[in-house]
Amino acid sequence: MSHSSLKDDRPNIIFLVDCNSFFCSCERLFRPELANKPVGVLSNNDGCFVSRTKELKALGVPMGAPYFHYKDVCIKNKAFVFSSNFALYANISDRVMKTLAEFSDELEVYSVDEAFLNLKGFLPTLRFPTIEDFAVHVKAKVEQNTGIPVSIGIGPTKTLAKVANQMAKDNLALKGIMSLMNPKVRDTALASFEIDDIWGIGRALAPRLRLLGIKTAKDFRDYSNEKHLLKLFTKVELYRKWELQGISKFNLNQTSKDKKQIMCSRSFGGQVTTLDELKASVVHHAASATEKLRRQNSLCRSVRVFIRTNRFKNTEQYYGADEITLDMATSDTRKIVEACLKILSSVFVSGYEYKKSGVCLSGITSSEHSQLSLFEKADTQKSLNLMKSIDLINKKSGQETIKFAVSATPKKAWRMNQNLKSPKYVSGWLELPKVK
DNA sequence: TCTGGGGTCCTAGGACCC
DNA sequence: TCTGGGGTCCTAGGACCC
Repeated sequence: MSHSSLKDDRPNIIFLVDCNSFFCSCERLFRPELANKPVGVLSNNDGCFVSRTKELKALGVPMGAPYFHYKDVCIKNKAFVFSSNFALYANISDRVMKTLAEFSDELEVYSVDEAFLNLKGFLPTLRFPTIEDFAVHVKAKVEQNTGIPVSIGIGPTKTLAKVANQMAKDNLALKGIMSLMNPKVRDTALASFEIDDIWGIGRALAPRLRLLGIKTAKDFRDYSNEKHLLKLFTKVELYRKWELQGISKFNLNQTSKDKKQIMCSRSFGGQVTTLDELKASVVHHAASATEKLRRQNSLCRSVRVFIRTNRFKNTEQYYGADEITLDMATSDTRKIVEACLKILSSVFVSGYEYKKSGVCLSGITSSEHSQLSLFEKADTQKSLNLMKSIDLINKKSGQETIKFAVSATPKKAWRMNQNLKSPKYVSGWLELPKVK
């Protein structure tokens, strides 16, 4: 539509489509025998559970729980536990989103496993007499195209769609679809919806709302003293309340914006005590962060590095971090690496057992209008071409085909553990599934 | 033995300016 | 007793999300 468009006054009909136990569902795609079995996917380093099927939840494994606490339970109950395979999940996610895009021009990919769609203007037909019928169709289509089961919440605002989605997941009788478009249905639903479960109300805000006597979503929606709310909270919480009333305050973000901050960090797989090993890990992170920076055609001016000991260990802790502001915004890995190594040397203290390192780029601007400095030259065409070539080779031939010498240490204690990884079904030529 | 890795937005308060 | 009054910009920290 051209920008001379008339204002579209049709009321929003927001779908929140959420993939059920997404990472686990991805693993199940290639292992059909895992259907109806407890499945879990672990965070990097096989640390904690980040995705659980309902069968695994039923065994009492909480979200975010450390794997080693529940290893015995998993073994005893023959649960299938996987290291995370993010390349696979990203690929499947793309397919889900592409399918969803068929149903509306207004789509926001909210996260790897969630999307908002605006179905404003939906008209009942013989085939789809109600919006719920249409949702059934969307759900079936996604499952047919991708094999991923989804739940759909429907509401006049994003916040209400979120509430509906939660209900759809919690109540099996709803078969994965819940609409809060009807005000009467909404009243009943919100009255039994805990304040803590509202999107945007977290651990800290919920108790403070409870102090005001606000226990349910309905209490919040109907709380009349907005001035008081504003005094105690921010405008975001006020908007949240309006959204529960059915007034849209959060629009769908359809264009993915450039990141304002790019962070790469990892916990180490083994024991790391030496500066050399830390250097290797930090250079590695610097290279990946800068590659992401180039991918969005940006430059950065601020570089931050941190290293830390294991915060769960009952030993003396150390956290070292510092930031350098460059004279000149850059996307040249060599300059970023140089800055990182400078910071690392200044914050490194020997005698500690380190558990994690990270690099964070900020002060990010588009490479089109970079500020010139009197003191340092901008990235030359030559350096830009070099970086482009490296990115291309690494893309074609696999990550880290070309890397910086310092990150190629013989000892690799800093590399993470992934002992339970599924094959690269869709992202690596060598591990494509075999048809029997 | 073993506890993830990203992001965003908002506000308060300090520095600094005229 | 009582010490101008705005502004802007930046940062740290806190809150949230997946």
